[in-house]
Amino acid sequence: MPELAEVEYFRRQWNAGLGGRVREVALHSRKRVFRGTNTRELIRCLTGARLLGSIARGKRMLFRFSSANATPAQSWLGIHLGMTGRLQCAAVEFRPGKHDHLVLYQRDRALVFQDARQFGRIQFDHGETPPLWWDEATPEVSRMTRGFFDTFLARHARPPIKAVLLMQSGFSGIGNWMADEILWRAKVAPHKQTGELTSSERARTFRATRFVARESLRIIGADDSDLPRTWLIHERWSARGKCPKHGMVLRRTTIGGRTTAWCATCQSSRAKPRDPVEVA
DNA sequence: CAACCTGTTCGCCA
DNA sequence: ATGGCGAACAGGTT
Repeated sequence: MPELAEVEYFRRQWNAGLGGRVREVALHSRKRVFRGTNTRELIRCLTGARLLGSIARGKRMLFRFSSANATPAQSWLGIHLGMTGRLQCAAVEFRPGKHDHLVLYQRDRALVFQDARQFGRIQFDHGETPPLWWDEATPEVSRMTRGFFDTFLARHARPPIKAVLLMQSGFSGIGNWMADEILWRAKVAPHKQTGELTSSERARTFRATRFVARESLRIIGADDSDLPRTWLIHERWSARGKCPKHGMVLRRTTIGGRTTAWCATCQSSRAKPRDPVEVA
């Protein structure tokens, strides 16, 4: 699930534990999700600490905890959900299954991180200020400026536009379904070289990027509601998916190493019949 | 049984 | 040196 809006939804799942003290930490320390992380330190610092707050940026989340056990500083838990990660709030009797790699037990609940495929990652740090790995350089995609957008596209003129939309250093939080949704709305062919986009295609892609980010955050981020039936997302999963506009079967290709669904009619790289035509 | 998958990173090659 | 591509990661689902 986890792209921008799903990440925000999962972040909120742990809100029930805000202000609560962690009584016990249970984790699978040798699992890949903890690569590079000192799990012994994580357990020592989080046991007895209160969950004070959290933020999400793109596909990453940062949870802040109070000091505990005579440790002087705050603690920071970074979570990336990868492909199959999820957060949930469970009853205090919760017993971890084989994919529940981290569980924070509070008095009245259990905060659970689950990730079957383990492309996700958990990081930990202890200190007064946010850790170095919590990089805030990339702007929120929902508030991206046209200037940043144009500069980023100009710097990556060679690859297809779909691949550029997937680059987290520019489009933080955009994943495979969002990139397809944006290009379908912008009427831009996903395989078109970024440097070849016309100025109106760039303008439409910029507007569609902010629209898809804001609307999905508003609708999915709040309570995981379904997006309107008019969105491409509902059709792009199956090989029989159809364009929501006129029912044409979507084409499927691999771009930037990812499955890409698009409408050959809406997103033609040639001039569309209704576009102004130059006359000799 | 084989192919596919909402993500990132690394090694190789241009 | 930089940029881009495919493979690898691990396991569930179709």
